[in-house]
Amino acid sequence: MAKRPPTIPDSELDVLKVLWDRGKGTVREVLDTLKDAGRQWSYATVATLLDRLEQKGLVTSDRSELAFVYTPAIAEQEVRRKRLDSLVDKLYEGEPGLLVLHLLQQHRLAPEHAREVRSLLEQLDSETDSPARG
Amino acid sequence: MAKRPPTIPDSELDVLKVLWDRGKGTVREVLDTLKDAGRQWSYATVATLLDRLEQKGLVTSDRSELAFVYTPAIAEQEVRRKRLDSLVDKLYEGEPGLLVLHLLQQHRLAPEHAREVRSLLEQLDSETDSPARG
DNA sequence: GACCTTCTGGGACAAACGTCTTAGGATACG
DNA sequence: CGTATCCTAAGACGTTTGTCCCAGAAGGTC
Repeated sequence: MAKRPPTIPDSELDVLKVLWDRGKGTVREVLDTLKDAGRQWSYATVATLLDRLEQKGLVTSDRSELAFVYTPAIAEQEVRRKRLDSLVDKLYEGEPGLLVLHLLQQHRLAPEHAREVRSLLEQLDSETDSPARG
Repeated sequence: MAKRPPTIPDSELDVLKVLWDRGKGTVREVLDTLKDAGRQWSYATVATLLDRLEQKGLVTSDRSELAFVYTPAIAEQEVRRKRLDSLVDKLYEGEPGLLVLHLLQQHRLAPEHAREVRSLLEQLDSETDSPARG
């Protein structure tokens, strides 16, 4: 009975990303953007993907114009969060730390990211150190 | 022409994880393990999944016994790496740092992981700072 | 040798994905 | 009005995923 949350296959995600970037867009606009990015899809393919996304409630469409204008109904953060959590669950025993370690061992961070990460950790660390919280 | 790398759907991954844990196993053993973990699959389902994994070259089977014994042919690390890289590519603009930041803002690490992460960062940091190597 | 039990092999089948075709409505323009 | 253009609706179609059934081989038991 529990209808499971809508999945977002790769191709739909590509379309959604364009909408996140642009804020909104018609089939044609999305298609052109994707074409610039190297994706060789037909118009109909993009239309289908947008339609499927709408059926899943992940985008909405404004139908007052000639061409429907689609707008994301889910935030990129949200999708990121879900994917990330699911990855942690599925492959890192639910331990975010394992994932981070794995990543750091594998990839060198951009310096400014490294800095931010360090300062974030210090911050969290000090919170944890001082037991002054319930 | 380029045959793309085999995908690992969720259900196959569940089976593979059992093999990683146990080192190897028969259909029945995997089934029982999954049953203990709450997965209610039929014997045939597990057999099919193992079969598909074998076709993809992700597990091998020893057929000298009555029941085939399956062994992973791909390491967990490898799968982790691929999934992680793909997530970074798809949702974090190819910037591992963004993913890490996102994760840290969202989840509190287990203390020992936090410690490890910090020391790893320091290490990387010093390497970057002192160009005295090569 | 007849009978279980346990396997494998070979489908089966619906749902989801990836991609495109075609038909037909609305708009634009001479 | 006639025609070219752009759009949506509908659905086609092959592949992958998720899940299972069944027939028949191999081995154990009395």
